[in-house]
Amino acid sequence: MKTNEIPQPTESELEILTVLWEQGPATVREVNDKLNERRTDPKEIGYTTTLKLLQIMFEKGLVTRNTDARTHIYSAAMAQTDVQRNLLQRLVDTAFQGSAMQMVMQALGDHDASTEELQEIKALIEKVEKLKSL
Amino acid sequence: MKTNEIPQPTESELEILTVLWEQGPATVREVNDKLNERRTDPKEIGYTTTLKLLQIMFEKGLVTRNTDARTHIYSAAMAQTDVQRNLLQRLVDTAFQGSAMQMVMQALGDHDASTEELQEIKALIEKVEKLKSL
DNA sequence: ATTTGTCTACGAAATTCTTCGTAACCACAA
DNA sequence: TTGTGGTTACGAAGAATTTCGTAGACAAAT
Repeated sequence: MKTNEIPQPTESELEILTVLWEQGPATVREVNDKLNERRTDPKEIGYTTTLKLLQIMFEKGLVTRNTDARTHIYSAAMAQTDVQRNLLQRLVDTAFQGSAMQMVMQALGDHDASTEELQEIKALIEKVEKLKSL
Repeated sequence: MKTNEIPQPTESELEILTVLWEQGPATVREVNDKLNERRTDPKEIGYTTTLKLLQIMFEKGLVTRNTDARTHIYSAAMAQTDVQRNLLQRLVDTAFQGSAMQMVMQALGDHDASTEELQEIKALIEKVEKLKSL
């Protein structure tokens, strides 16, 4: 069987997934509220808009849902890191000609990293180097 | 003055920009050919499709063009690294909750890096650390 | 001069994504 | 019973993106 065929979430779908990853399983109402809380744009997202998106996402397999009760409970169908991995891969392919390292270099150069983060990254590099030497 | 207000290129527009970055200034015909060469999808992109896209990109300011001759010459209006920076920033914001370092960590973990690349990254980190200590 | 091939411009269809209005349903309270 | 409020389903409008057909212009060859 095909293990993946994960449809790429759109921008809006990603926002919803983010809420589900942060909150865990949630109702449409909860997702919609969080969505509106976190946005800068004063314009509110309508309840049925969120509902519709969740229904579409269910059809795409991006979320699962429990319909036992009248009020359905939605959950993200995939781990956040898996989706991040896909999006990252796509960006590397489309914008960095497949060179993930070029992208890493750029990210390190552009963004401020705390001393702790730099340590973490160095530690990770050490680990990767050790693995390579086997 | 605002240095940017760069419209985000769409997926198709990014493909075209990539060709222009690789080839340098080019005609519609050249861009269209390269576009079709590099794609896996057997379905060809029509000439007028590329033409139209370039015209739209010109209006958005994504490309410049020289119309002295009958056959126009298009050029990317922005440096590749600037566009990469924007796309990267967007991905970090939408998929990594603003944590560029988390994204870097994931990229380092997922992708194979050569020993040389790892050295480069380490060197960059040293540089960043030196800067921080001032 | 006429044909042939290539070019630009432009409208519009096709596709995908986002948003919402409306209907139908159900539970609970008055 | 009769609302009142909250819920799902669904069609369809709206918006953004991608695609292409067609018309008109121009240049070079016949």
